[in-house]
Amino acid sequence: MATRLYPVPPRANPDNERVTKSERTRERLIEAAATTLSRLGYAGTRLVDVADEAGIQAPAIYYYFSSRELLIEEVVTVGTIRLREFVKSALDAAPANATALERLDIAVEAHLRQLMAESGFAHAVIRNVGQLPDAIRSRQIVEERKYAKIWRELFQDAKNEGSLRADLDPELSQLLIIGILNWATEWWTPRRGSLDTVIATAQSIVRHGIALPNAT
Amino acid sequence: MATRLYPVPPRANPDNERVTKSERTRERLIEAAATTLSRLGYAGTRLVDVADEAGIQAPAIYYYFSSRELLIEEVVTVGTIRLREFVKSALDAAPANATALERLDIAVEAHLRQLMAESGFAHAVIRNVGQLPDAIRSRQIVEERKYAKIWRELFQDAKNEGSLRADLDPELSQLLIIGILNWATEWWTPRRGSLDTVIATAQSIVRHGIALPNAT
DNA sequence: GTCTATACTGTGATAGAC
DNA sequence: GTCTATCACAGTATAGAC
Repeated sequence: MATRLYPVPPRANPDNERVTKSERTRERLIEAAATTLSRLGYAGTRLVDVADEAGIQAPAIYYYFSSRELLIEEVVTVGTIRLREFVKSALDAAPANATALERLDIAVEAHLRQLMAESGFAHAVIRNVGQLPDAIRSRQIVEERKYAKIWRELFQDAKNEGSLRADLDPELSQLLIIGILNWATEWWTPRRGSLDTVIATAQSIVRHGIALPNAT
Repeated sequence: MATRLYPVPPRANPDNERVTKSERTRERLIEAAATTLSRLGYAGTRLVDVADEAGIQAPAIYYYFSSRELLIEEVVTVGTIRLREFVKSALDAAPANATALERLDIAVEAHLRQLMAESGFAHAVIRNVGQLPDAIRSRQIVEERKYAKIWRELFQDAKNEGSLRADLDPELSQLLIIGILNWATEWWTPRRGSLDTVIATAQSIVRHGIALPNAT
């Protein structure tokens, strides 16, 4: 059976108890779909490749998803949700008196970590949003908008605190800055050096890129 | 007939003299392929769509190109060449005593203009390099490497002139910075405001992002 | 739950008329 | 040069055994 969208809350069952074989295969399947999506793109993702990656035969996919489209939709929607939740958790964990720029550092790190290490889902989303068919995109974008709001507010806060340079429009700056992070999906692999270094450099460039020299 | 790779030098015939009907259709065809590539991605680009966009029937494509692969290869290779030539010309036109940071401003503007306004080819390249099949990618990457060298040198020059912040690795900074520009292909359209404003903001973020406060 | 066999559809490519 | 007709194959999806 299939057509059940997002049954398990993102990152549920952290200690792997009471997970049926079916659940595990299903998870392996969307994981495989995410990997394939990242490598071959939306249109290039064939069910045979996904099945291969998951170690099953293609028709077995239909036991879990009633169509290729629904499988891919789950990857991109769950990927977007997990990305947002991850960054939101990181921000929520910040001390109450953290400045906007400090919160921005946190968001930069969380976003990069989720993309590059935590979730193949988020990686797949970033590399494919631009060419999803309307049917899938229209549902994914609902989650994306909620995430975009977090970033918009981060920049607006910086402006309100007077730490954003006066010549910069917060909306436009935010769009340009996120490119630093998202484009990393196109070139970064562990072979290119440690993720920690990439994060530290990105934080430094972002902060100096938009903040007043003496802002904290 | 077909299979003739890059017969006309990029941007040749600026005044449109002595261009045969065949040449014009061929140009319309790769232009159409670039547009389709940007919208639907490498695997999603069907010959029917390209033909539609060019105002002909699909089989007519085979008069100009002996395969879908060769058509797409021409788009991405010529696109990469034109991008490099455009940025190189802009840099060559700079005064001889221009600082590294001034030359960086020029490169940022030229790169963005080529992607967003001058050439649908370059736009298509940026959005598709990541998922090209090896056969195409291996030839395109030859041109890309030559272009990457320009950017690497720009950052190395900044370091040598002492205008790059000391905590930044030039290579890593360059990779992160180019993301600001390339990711714009994912969100910028003329409806989002003037390209001039985007360029000015990008230049400001890049410069402050990597340069010492008092550097010129 | 997962498999093999197979039906169906879409797309790259060729043949040949005009 | 560009078209219509058509072939051949690839890929989604279904049927039904185990």
